Parts: sequence; C-alpha cells; structure tokens
Amino acid sequence: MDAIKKTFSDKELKHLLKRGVSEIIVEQELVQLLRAGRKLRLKEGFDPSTTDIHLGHMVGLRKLRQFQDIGHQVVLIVGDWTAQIGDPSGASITRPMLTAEQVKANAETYMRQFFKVVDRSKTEVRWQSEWFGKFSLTDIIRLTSKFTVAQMLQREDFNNRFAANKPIAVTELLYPMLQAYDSVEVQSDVEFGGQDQKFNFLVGRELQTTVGQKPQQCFMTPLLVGTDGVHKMSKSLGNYIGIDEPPNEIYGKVMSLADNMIIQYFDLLTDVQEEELAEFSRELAGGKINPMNLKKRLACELVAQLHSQSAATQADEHFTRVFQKKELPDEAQEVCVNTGEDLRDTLVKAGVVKSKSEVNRLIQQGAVSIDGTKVESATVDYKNGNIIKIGKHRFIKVVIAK
RNA sequence: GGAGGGGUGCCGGAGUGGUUAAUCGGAACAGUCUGUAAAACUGUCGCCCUGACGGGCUACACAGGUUCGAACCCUGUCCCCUCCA
Repeated sequence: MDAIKKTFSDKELKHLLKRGVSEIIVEQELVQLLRAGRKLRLKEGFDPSTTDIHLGHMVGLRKLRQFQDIGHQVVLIVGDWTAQIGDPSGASITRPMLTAEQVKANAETYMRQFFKVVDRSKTEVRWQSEWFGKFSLTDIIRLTSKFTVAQMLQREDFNNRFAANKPIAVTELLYPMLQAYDSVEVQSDVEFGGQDQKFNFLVGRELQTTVGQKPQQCFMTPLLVGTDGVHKMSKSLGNYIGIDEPPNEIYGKVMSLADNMIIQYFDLLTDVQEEELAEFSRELAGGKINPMNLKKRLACELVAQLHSQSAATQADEHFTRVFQKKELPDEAQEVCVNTGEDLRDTLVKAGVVKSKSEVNRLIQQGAVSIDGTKVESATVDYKNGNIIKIGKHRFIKVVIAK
C-alpha cells in the first residue's frame, strides 16, 4: 500500500484544487477529506457509446492522475446502461441500441486511451450492469420516487428544452438518477467530470444523502476550447485532438491552433509552472516571443505526455524539416505502382485522395510535386523511390512493381 | 384523436416548373504570404473522360405519376418536429 499524502503546502493545494479546475462542491470538505489521510474513492464515468478521448477529456484525466499520485483510488464506471439512454446534452434523443459486443469493444478502446493518462494499477473498473442488470421495476420505482419532475427541470438543459417546447424523452430524466445511483453503489467520495456534469453530480449527492451515505464531493473541470478556437472541443464538431493520434498529428494540430489559445492549453494540459506561464503571457502580449516557439513547446509537452519524450523530439524534428525547411520527411507511406501508371490512379489507390477529379484539381492548383518538381499532368515517369508530395503534408513513396 | 410545419450536397441553410451540379455561411483542401500546419488574402470543393476548351453521368428522404422539361406540381410510403386535446 502506498502512503497517502495528507499534508499539503498552500502551493500544492492550489495546484491540485485550482489549476485546471472550474468548480468544486464543497471545496472545504474536500480539503478536509484530503487531510484526513483516508484513501478516497474518485468516481469517473463514461458512456461506451463513444470511443474517442480527446484533449478536452484529458483535463479531467490529468486531475485524476494527480489524485492517484498522492495515493487515492479511481473508480471508473463503464456506463453500459446509460449509454443506451444517451446523454441529455446531446442533440439527438434517439440512439440506436448498441449490442453487448459493441459496448464491450467501445469500452475497451476507451480504456486503452484512458490509461494513457490515468494509472491503471490504482483504478477499479466497474460496469453498471453489475447492479442495473439485476434491477427490477420495483427498484426503478423506488429510485425514481425519490425525485420530482421539478427537480429534474432544474437542470439547465432540460429547463431550456422544456421552455422552448422541445422534446425531452422520459428516459432522459432517468439518466441523472442512474448516474446518481452509481455513486451510491460504488460509495463515491468525489465525482470527477466536466463542468457540464454539475447537475448529475448534485443528484448523486442527494441520493447518497437519502440512503445515508456521506455525499460525494463534485470536482469539475473546465471545458476546453477546440482547435477552431470557438466551440468546446468535441468529436462531432471535428475540432479535436485525439489522445490516440500519432505524434506528428498531435504536434501538427497544436501548431495549427490559433495563437491566442496557447496559454489556455498550457494551463489546462501541462505541468508548466504558474510563474513560467505568467511570463509566457507577458512575452506574448509584449510581442517579445514568437508564438510559434511557444506552440512548439506546447506540442512537445503534449506528445511527450501521450507518447514519449523521444516521440516528441522526433515530431519536433519532423515539423522543422517538413514545414519550416520544406524538406522531405524521413518516412513516407509507400505505394506500389506499375510503370506508366496514371498519377491519378496511383493517388486514389494509395488512399490519399478521394477521387481522380480531386487529383486533377490538385494538379491544376500546383499542389502536386515529385521529388520537388511540380507536376503539370497526370502522365508521369516513375522511378523507384520517387517521393510524391501532395499539398503541404501528404507524402507518398513510390515503389515500382515487379 | 385533431391541426399544422418539415426532410436539399460533410454540416448549417437558400431555392417552390426551365441558363440549378444547385445562392450563401461554416468545415475541409490548395495557393500566396509568413519565423507558425497561426492570422490575412485568393482559389477549389458530386463522379467520370479531356493537357485545356469541352463533354458525359448521377444527385435535392423513398417509390411512382403529370409535363417537352421537376429539388420545385400530384399520389403513396417512411422519418422528424410543433400546437390543441
């Protein structure tokens, strides 16, 4: 058993409870719990209807990790029942029922990514079906009888929809109650999640109180703005950086962030110290530093966290070489060609371009080159080892078929 | 049970018989510029043939119909939404 840290300096507490945190209910109680030195059960749930974890989720996962590092226990809930209802914040209310196999596969994919940040050895994984699988109508009536419609309508999302005459499925009302019941079942001390989870967390507190448990603390992290710089990061908006993406991809996406988002990302996703962050802000504001350099630093930090230090170094070199010096990358996807083959066929076959029409357009736009020479037509003379470049960052290496 | 509104390209959303492959916005892609795969500016953005000009094909929920001609009119089917009870 690892020792549980129970004494904290002001600075440590501030780092743990302020940095990357939007709200804690009740903060003072949480501080007391931490100082008590008991191993806390930190609950985090997810729906296996989605599989992709992105940087937006990482904000919270990093907090979980920090708590683990001082000795606490994460309880990961696989929401195999709530997944069938659909999170009420989603636009669509009807979701296809997932098969048991799909749920299992999704959960595994999710967890593989989850444990890139969170310590697996200090995590207990629980499936909702362990308890909801046995639920009877009696249990459901007992659970739902503890709440009123008015209570449920306090939730902003429900309230808005109700006021706007938009539909609210009855099953959606069930969602917060089921999530709350999870807290009872696993005896959660603190529930972690995004700020949008506030209502559900509070329902958990209430239910725990009514059954005689000590109510959980609610630990909420801010929503990260996506790569578009406007909306919250989400898969459906396509403005995300996935936790599972390859190093060069993560690095590149960070480089394409708008400059004014740099500080926020450092703040929420890295361990760069407050003092240094403040200096970054000053330098940026005063035009003393090229934002590009800060972004490179950020990109390295993130790749190192999600892959490794060496992957970060490589991605950094790759970026410098390919985008700044416009040289060729050291590795490229290979494609087998027959001599005299039409360039359009090659690229479509390689899967880098969707259609021949698109290749035509790219050629017209001067986007395609072979070994540095711009291609004017689709008729080319391949040599083994030719590097075809499409746009700025797609490269194909030619291998002549025998 | 009754009344009404709607289903258009990756997304949002125009268009209500003929120059509509379909206005516009976003996304995406490309080019220019740049110390950034930032910003800004310009262009492209169904598929296929063509170096290009140009041509062909397929598309506006689905299935039929009217018409010289339909995303637009009619009929049926499926789906979504709102109001009244």
